[in-house]
Amino acid sequence: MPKQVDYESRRRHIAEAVCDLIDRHGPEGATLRDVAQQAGVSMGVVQRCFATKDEMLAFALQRITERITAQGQEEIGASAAKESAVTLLTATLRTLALIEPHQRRDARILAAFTAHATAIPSLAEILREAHARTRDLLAWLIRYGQRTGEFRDDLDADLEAETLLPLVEGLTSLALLGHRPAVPAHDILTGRIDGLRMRPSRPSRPASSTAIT
Amino acid sequence: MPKQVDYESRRRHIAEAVCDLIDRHGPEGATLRDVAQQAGVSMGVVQRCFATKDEMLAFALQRITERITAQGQEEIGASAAKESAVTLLTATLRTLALIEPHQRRDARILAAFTAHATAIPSLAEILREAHARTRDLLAWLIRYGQRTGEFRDDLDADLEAETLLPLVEGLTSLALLGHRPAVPAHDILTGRIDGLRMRPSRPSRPASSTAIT
DNA sequence: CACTTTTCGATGCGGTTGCATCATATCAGC
DNA sequence: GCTGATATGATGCAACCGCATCGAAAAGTG
Repeated sequence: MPKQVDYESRRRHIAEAVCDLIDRHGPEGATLRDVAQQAGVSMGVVQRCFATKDEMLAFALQRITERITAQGQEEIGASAAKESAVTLLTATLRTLALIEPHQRRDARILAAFTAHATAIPSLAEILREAHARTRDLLAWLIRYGQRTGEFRDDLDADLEAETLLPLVEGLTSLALLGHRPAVPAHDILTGRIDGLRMRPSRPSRPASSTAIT
Repeated sequence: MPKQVDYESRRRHIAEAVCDLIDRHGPEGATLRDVAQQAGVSMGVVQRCFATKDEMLAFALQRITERITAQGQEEIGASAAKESAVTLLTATLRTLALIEPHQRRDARILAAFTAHATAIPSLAEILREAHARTRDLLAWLIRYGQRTGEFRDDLDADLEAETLLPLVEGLTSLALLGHRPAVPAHDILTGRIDGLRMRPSRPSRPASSTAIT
């Protein structure tokens, strides 16, 4: 028997190189040659791990979407019982919106894949699943807040989650483009969350924002 | 003096071909050769009209963003005095969200440009301007509704507009990917608009949606 | 140690890309 | 009707693309 190789870990390693290149050189940066070089392997290895380039891209996309959803889940699992639903939802939305500087990489990669997915159905399917997961996560959080009495129980959690999803998605792409919002993204999110709360104090300006970071 | 050519109209004609190709064959479809063929001209003409490919793309993007903002403005200008602010805002948001089948073209083109813009600053600037225009338009509509007494006057119009912008942006990209929402996009928009109204009836389910279309 | 099976990395191939070049066609002014 | 500036479109070019091929290297087994 010949050399034994852990293909799965190698695929992950290559996928990481794919993401690096898309991040640094845009959607077109992920050529087979450059990916191989970035991963520190030969082109032949890349071709052995993935039958085609599209398969490679699909694998990388699957990984990054799972990682992002996992980050959202982490936010909850780590502190579900201790924190309030409001704090939890705020933190989760901030994480998912990919607006922090250290999340620019993920944001750029997702934008590239989104555009590509308009032409490659398999990529679109992966993104649809990711969005459905995110929406279900948000709906769960809202229902959780309704159980704890923090959120109004006359709300349709599905409708609210389905509203937060595109909001988060839009915040990502706007932040990525360097959009200069008239109001900080954090205030946008807290403003929306305030609308869900049991006793809406409805400040015309959220006063809490000045105390953050 | 030699032949006289209306360069501006020719640039517009070529830009239209660029959009057609991006729409039909994805972000990579806009090669110089294919653009020339689609426009029914030779490659030399395209090269004379635009010094570089990026300049061609920038021109096309400028055109399409201006067209979309104009569509939003039209919605208002045509019926500003007659319609209520609620109706006006609803129609404008639907137009801007690019969720109708006949708007898939614009949505696809914008998605492609958004991804490209992460690597090409000049494109990002054009998109930033477009988003700023859209936000200002929404803010104006909200203030208009406040003047007519339809919207709560304790709202921060800028905050609300800055919230609607990413919402609309996210709806576009979700619709483009074929996301199957648990709740129709129209209900999401009307749900948000209801939150702006003076007398929030707050139905857990918007009853109005069944009567539409 | 020799053998077999898998991996490796380099090279080749057809095709395409954006851009440069250049002979030819086309028209306004004399 | 000539002239010369401009527009045109075909062709060339170097680089790059994804993918296929193949000899050489490697490693577990008899």
